[in-house]
Amino acid sequence: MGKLYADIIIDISHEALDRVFSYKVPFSLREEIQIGQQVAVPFGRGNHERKGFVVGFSDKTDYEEDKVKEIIRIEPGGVTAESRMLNLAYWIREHYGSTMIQALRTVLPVQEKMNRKSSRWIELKIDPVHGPALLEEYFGRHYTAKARLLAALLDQNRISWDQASHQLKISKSTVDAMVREDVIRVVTEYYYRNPNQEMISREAPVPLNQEQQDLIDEFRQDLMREEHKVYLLHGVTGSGKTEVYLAAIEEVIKRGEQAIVLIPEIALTYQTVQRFTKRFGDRVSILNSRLSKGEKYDQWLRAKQGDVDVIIGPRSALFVPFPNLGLIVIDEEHESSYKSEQTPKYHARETAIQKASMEGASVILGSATPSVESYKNALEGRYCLWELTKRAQNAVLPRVYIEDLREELKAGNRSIFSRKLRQLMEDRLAKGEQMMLFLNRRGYAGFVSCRSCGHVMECPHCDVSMTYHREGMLKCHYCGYELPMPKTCPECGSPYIGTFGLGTQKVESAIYKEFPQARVLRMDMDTTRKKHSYEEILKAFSKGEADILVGTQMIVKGHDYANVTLVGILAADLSLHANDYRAGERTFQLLTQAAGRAGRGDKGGEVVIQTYSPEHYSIVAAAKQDYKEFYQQEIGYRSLMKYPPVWQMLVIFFSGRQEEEVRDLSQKAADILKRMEFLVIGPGEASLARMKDQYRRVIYIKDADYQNLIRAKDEIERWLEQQDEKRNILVNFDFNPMNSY
DNA sequence: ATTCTGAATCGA
DNA sequence: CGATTCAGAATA
Repeated sequence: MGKLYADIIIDISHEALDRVFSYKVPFSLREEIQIGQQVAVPFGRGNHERKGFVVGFSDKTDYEEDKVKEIIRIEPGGVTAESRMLNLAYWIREHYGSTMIQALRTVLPVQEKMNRKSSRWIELKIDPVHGPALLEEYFGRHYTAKARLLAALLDQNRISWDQASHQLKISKSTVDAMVREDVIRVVTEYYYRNPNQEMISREAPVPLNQEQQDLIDEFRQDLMREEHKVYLLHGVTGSGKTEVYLAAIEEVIKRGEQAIVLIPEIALTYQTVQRFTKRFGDRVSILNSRLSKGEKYDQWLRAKQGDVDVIIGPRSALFVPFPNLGLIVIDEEHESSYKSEQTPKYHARETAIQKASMEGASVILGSATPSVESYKNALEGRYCLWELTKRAQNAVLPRVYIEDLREELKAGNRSIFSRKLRQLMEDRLAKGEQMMLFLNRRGYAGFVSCRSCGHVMECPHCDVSMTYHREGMLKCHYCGYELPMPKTCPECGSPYIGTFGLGTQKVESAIYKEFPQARVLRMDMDTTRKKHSYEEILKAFSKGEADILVGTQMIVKGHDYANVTLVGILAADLSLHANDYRAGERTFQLLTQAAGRAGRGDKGGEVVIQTYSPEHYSIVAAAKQDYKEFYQQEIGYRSLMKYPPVWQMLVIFFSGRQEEEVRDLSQKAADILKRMEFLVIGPGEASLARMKDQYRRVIYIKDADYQNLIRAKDEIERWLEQQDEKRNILVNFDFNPMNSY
């Protein structure tokens, strides 16, 4: 690609101008100019000189040759925070497939906040004594707008710009004219929002144990050698990962560098944040979704000016512009919330690693149940593996029972509680101890299983469970394979075959029926719709206002309850048979975490896992809290089926109002990809085949090399440009998806 | 955001 | 008719 023309973003802070403009690159600048640089360009009818960012190059331009202006010069001043962010945006665009504008919006969350931090006022410049005379003159000439403004100014002395334009309907041209006449002047005042930071008493660090200390020593040595690595901190629940983060941040701050700490939004609670503020005081800043846009912008500015050393926040905190970034910590790195759901569908972990390598910073990924991706990278030496094996304090692993639901049915137990769970629940109710019942139902989409033998209907081509459709058909969402719904189980011939469905309400009413004396709190989408009800329910439970907390995966995150001595997982299979390749991993993570909720106090705890597939490796390994065993099995499955991280996968998602058009376009795209010799699966219906009258279809492509998938995406995008249907059909790309389609 | 354009409005 | 005002479009 030559550098005859450059794509320039003029000013990303204003929505209306948030687009790319094409400029000629003068011959003298062709060698020097680079993406991410700031340049001066003539802009607008007055050819006013403005600053812009170079975001791309091309050999030709879509505009008339004589309309295209030339770049004036490259701005000196080296790499600013903004242009470093720009480079990151460029990488995001390349890596995840989006337009440059979309990538920039992700990386530079500025937009309208620019004009919020200042307020403009109009003041009278002439002596008020001459006011009435001038007012008379304006009226005489029927300058009504000018007269309105002058009258208001004589009355109030100064008027805010907003008031003038909205209430008095004064246009900018009127103001300009009066400024030229030296009647008024415009004053811009800057003000700062101070989100009232409470006073925090700092606490001395907890001394590290030997294991933790060894890791920090290693970290310090790497820093001294200026080696910036990615560390995967694998530590069981309660092994003190946060202490390691804190000590590592301390090391980085000593060098005059700053740190970003990413935490899943759901875990971003007062307790979590407090551990950081107690250590680093007001050098810590928190970004969360409850801050207003203006407050977020101020935090952004504080970071840029070097007023804080540590920023804590969800995914988006990654884009805080520290002058001298030294470390990025990602807690619970396996969490799917680190992947953006909007285009660009970037993964915060991968993006953090890229950002760190661009800025010479280290990365610490922490988890009790690392993602298969990260663990593979660690085993193969791309990441440095850190393990914490000792539990802090004297906490012991809970005792885990796996209950086979097939046996329950054989024994004539039709309740949703197994005999073991029922017995333990009675015991806890009698003792006045608390319990949590966990319903694991994310990604659940109507799979079909046998209540007698536990056999699950799976696609013979994809090894994922098939989904029941109303027309009495079973479908595979990866390849579209169809099968009529069997009347009896093909495995054991039992007629007890059907879709599996269990909701939290059903659980709640079952408890009332079987344990009328129990006090129950339920937490799910219905009960937490109100804003703070989530925290209120948890608070009520921790105060002992209920014996049993029933909920979905929300209840397994964070929060320790000393009095909880029993955790029941009612149907571990629900997430195991979700129709995507991460089902096994997600099940292992959820079960491990749920089990970790039991017995965090000194009483010790018990966990009951109810399942139809007690022999499945995800369940067996979770019961033993054995990550390595799980990993070996899982990576074998991924490798065999050519799933990430062994292979790479790209999802192309089509949605549109006309079913025929969607079907047609996706089929043509698949044909093109097949001709390029990609391993193409589909197009098939999305698991939600129609949503809001939009028909949805997906294509999956797999390849050993990520770069090839990017090539595929580019090819499809170029081809789409020439298709007429593209106006009616939305096409989305998602690399190595975290959600099922 | 800023500038420019063209249509609408007002008083003569 | 001219001066002025105002809303909308374009910016490469």
